[in-house]
Amino acid sequence: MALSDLTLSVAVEAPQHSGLAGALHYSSPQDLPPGTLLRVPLGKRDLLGIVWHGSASDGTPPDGTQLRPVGALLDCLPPMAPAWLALVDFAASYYQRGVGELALAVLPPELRKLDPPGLAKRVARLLKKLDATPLPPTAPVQRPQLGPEQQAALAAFRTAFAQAGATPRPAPLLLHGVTGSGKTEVYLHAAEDALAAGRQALVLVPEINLTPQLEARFAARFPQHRLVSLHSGLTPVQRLRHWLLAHLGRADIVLGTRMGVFAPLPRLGLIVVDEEHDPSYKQQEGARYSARDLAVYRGHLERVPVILGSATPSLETWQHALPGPRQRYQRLPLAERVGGGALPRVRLFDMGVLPRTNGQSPVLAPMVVDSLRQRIAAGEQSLVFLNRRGYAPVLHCADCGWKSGCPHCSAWRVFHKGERTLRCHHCGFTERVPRACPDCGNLDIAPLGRGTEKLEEQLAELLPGARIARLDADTARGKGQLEARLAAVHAGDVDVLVGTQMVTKGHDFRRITLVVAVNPDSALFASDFRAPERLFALLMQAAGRAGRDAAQAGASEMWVQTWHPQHPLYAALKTHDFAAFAASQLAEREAAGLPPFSHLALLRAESRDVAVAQAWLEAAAALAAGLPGGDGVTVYPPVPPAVSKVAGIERLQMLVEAPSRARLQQLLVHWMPALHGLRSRHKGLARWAIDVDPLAI
DNA sequence: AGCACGCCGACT
DNA sequence: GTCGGCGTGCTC
Repeated sequence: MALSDLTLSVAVEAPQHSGLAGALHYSSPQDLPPGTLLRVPLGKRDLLGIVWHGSASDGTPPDGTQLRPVGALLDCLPPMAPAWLALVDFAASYYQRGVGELALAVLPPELRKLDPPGLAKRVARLLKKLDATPLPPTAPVQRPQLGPEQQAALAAFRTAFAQAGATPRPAPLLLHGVTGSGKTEVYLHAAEDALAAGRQALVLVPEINLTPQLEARFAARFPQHRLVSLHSGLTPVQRLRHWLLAHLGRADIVLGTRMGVFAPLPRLGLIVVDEEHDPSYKQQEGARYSARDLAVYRGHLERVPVILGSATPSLETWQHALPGPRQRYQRLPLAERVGGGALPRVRLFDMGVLPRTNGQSPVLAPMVVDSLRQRIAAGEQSLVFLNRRGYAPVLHCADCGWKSGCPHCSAWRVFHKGERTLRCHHCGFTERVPRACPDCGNLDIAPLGRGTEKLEEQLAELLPGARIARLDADTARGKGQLEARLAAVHAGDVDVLVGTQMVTKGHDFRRITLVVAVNPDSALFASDFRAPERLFALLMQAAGRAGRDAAQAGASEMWVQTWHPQHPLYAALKTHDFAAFAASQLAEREAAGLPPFSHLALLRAESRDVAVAQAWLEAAAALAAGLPGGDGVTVYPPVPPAVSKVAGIERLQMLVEAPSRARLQQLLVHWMPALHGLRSRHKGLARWAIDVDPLAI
């Protein structure tokens, strides 16, 4: 290294357990601004890197050894903005992952493969194509009149938008609106303001399924602005293209799933997180970040308004929006449905009153079947919802007690009647369904319980002549299948739509007047403390599918079949009273010291041998006890998750509970490096990982 | 994670 | 005698 050369820290994709946690150090003849994209050597490989803290190096460069020089610069692109670097830096430290690992994971994979000439060619071609296809001339766009609540919400956004960039920074806005109350219209108006001010709008949605319809709505409203989407359903080349358009400031609207929160946006002016409560916002592998929480952080960083929208906000968000000295979010209620539509009447059916035949209760209560018949006769549509796909969750031999367990997992293999298979939903292991019991040869093996496939079959028997369609992960698998089925519903070619929670999300079914929840009880008594919150959200969302057309709304209803009709969750559901439900849940959480009144992390360990995972977690717990921040933090004993073995690997997890985020972070910052060192002394440990703010425990 | 180097079995 | 099994170890 020449004397005049500078030391740069560069984020590269170096896996965490390699011990190369922070940014790496390289020499460079010239100073390069942070965010510069370049190629750097690592071992024998040539990798994409990002100049991190510039010449003021963070971390400790290895001493004694000569630093290797940086490689070629990808200088046809502007460097990543300081705010983007700060967001990634924060996320990496908060979720305990290496900056390089996270930074490179949130860039389009295609970018990692390109050398400077290759990238320059792509960019030039993209810009040429862009100039060759100008946006259509501005046409007058119809904008619906906003209702009074929507206007109030928009006014609050405008105040926040006007304050953006100033101090104090605008508080995040919680748009609390029932389904059909016109949240999207508020997003559109807010985006219109941002775009008119020359800014970019970032809109996040929970699932890819929901992007096409929202994309269509934004595209129709803003024909004079370029819109791109960012989600994992894109081809690698599309994803690179969309990312480049965002980064180059050539796209004005970016619509994405959770990965979208990391979209580089030089003129960011607004962030919308639609259905902010949705668990899909939490990444479940690698860096387990919450895109919702990072969106709030990004809004704070870039001094830009954030709108969180939901009919059933997460309790974390809700608590921040409660009036009082600790209120951090502004709550904007939308209680009225657009066009005066009413929420469906919720009716509970006590399944306990039904007689059983052969020990089994009927699928649907006679009263519910009557309701379905009436709706069909009236030419209206119904939605029957059961959160379990397949024909039956397990096959059972009544003679010897055999059950269709998965040989690789601690789970049952699900009977899929249509494809004649037993399939494990955890590891994918699939076999043809046996003709006879594999243990005793008994020919009479029977399905136990039911999934959507069986429900569809039983509905066909109960409702002869009815046009029934099923929508779940199995029927939506083929390309275009989901779209085709939804189109059939919209066209009125379906009388009864059967499905898993997939049918409850977002789809604007105008002609559905009856929703039936077949058996939602199991979540009431699940060990996961968030199960009631999720169930309430799911049922509210399902209820919201009905009565969107004001003409029929008055008569729309939702049946909930339950063995626990007196449960308080259902009482709150009957009155559509989210506030009451949230208050009771928050009281329970506070009494139990659970989030949002405490902060959690989950340390997971995986091994072929449970004893190895157990020993490692116990050693980890012992280590935590002696660390700064360790006092006042509770480390619970290791326990297996609901499905303890997957694909032959045993899993254990250990809950860490801290009174505050700061205390948790203080422990983690010391604990993580120690855990890396601990690994070598435990042979046979397959994997370990920390999940900060876990959703399910 | 890649991709080395490194020390023991069946092949042109 | 080599080609190659994947066991440990390193990468600014």
